[in-house]
Amino acid sequence: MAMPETTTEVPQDFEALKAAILERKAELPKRLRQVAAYSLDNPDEIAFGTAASIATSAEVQPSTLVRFAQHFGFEGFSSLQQIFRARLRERTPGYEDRLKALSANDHSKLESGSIFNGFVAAAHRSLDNIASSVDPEAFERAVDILAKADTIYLIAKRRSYPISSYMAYAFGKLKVRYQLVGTAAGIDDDMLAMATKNDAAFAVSFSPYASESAAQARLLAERKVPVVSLTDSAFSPLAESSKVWFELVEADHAGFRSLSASMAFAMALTVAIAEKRQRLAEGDQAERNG
Amino acid sequence: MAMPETTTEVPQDFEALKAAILERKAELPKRLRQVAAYSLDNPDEIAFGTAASIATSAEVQPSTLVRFAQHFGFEGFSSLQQIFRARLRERTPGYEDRLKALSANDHSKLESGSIFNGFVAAAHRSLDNIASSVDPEAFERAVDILAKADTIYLIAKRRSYPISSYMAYAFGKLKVRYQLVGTAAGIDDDMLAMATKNDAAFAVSFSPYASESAAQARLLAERKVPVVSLTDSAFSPLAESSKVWFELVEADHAGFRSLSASMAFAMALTVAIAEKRQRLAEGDQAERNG
DNA sequence: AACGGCATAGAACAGGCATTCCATTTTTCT
DNA sequence: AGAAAAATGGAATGCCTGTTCTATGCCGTT
Repeated sequence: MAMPETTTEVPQDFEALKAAILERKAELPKRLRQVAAYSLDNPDEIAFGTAASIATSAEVQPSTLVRFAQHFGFEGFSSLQQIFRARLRERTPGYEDRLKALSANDHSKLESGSIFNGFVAAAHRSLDNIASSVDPEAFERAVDILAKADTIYLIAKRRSYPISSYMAYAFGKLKVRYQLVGTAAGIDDDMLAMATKNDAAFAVSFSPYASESAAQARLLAERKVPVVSLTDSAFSPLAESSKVWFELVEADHAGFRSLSASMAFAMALTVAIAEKRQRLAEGDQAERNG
Repeated sequence: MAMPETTTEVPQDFEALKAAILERKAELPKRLRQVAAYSLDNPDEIAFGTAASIATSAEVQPSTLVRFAQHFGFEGFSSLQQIFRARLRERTPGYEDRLKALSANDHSKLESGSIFNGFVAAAHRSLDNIASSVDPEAFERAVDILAKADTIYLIAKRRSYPISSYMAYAFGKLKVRYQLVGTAAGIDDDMLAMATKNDAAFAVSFSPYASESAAQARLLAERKVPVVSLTDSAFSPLAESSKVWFELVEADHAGFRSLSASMAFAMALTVAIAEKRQRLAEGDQAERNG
């Protein structure tokens, strides 16, 4: 007999399938592993797509999908797809059900759970807060200033530094020229000395304010470099040096503030700038051609 | 022309379709009303079934389904089906709408406003997602491992770097000994060479994975240094080197992901670790005194 | 009671689907 | 280094799909 007496059971639900895939992923050949990764990362695509469309999206041949399904004991791709569909069927979507799901994972029963819940809740509150406190016109102006800048100087220290370092990463990907200010103390001022009024700066500082950041912002403002800033109080020393500034108070949990809302804000600003830049560039090009 | 000048708009989402069906239900002919009732009672069937299977189930002819779809302005049954599928695709229908409803500040009027709204909504979704996908027991174990560590090594590159830099800031304030790995390339490995099994590491890596991070995590795992990791796929190379790992998929807006949920997670972990350390330290002290 | 118009059923059709098969490449073992 | 085995890509295939079309049934109107 070629067949082993007891074959591994064919997974009957998504969880079992996921477990099976993770267990066997190491021993899978290249393309099948590719499908394995895709299927766990894009389960919805598998549920709704056709074999052809999924194959294209996962950069595989349709036949590979069939083989993949058969490797896990299914008759063909279609029967594997049923698992992915059932997953969506069972999950009752909607707001109320999501809350139930949240309490099903009741973190608060365990010691650290309430901390986790607390920070998630605080982040939600922070997001609600910026949605209503950020003035859309101010946002538009900020985007405008920064999109027109030659080089964007990112000023942030300590608690704000993760925000600017993320923006730096994103700007790099988006091909927007920037300078990250806030690393080695000595170099910073030399860097800023090169800024002209064709550049712009984005400064972030939360209480307790790093005096350096405020000083650097003031320095730039004096030299007519437009400054946009993000801070947590109207009394922030940054405000007076800034053409546009945003007040963003992160909700706290037990006195600790995360940066969830600031991150969302930073990302929105970054992408909005990049998008506007592209539009400006296209306009220039059209002008030159016309 | 027989066509009326302004036809009723074709419903673009499930809510609109539902409203349209309910509104016109009374004036529909018998079989079409039958389909209307069936479609609202068994939306999942419509989403996944074929025209033939649905027709059988609803005791109608397939052609009736097509006519039904056309009555509501769709080109055919297939395009109507898309609405039912989209309903299941969007995990959280509602945040966008909630934000629109919150339109004391109507961001969507201005160009960049929709970008802003989009990122806030995506952040909300991400937070819902971690709340239900992070296993509280795993979280507890992670806290345990990291709280007992002598020094916590923070491994993160590129897009993940802001997370670890924030944790570094917080650990500094909380007097938790740490080493931030991921700055100058040469030094990193020397740093890691000093790690012992009394230490622990927290690694963060999102797709596309920085191969360095995975290699460093593996190195540590081989030397019995316990590793906790945060990643966005079960296929992350980090997973296999880790004692505990978390899968956290940030929702995206227009293809860009922010770090809002990761930040909330990181902060929760950081504070939970610090808190547990304090308790452990108090226990030690009590032991010595008693 | 007979007509006219619309809704319906069911067959026919073309296109797209999942699947299979085989030639080729890649990997593994000798 | 060579041979055997496994994995892969890509075209061929037959089935099943959504849609269209036409004959029939139904109902309200005159």
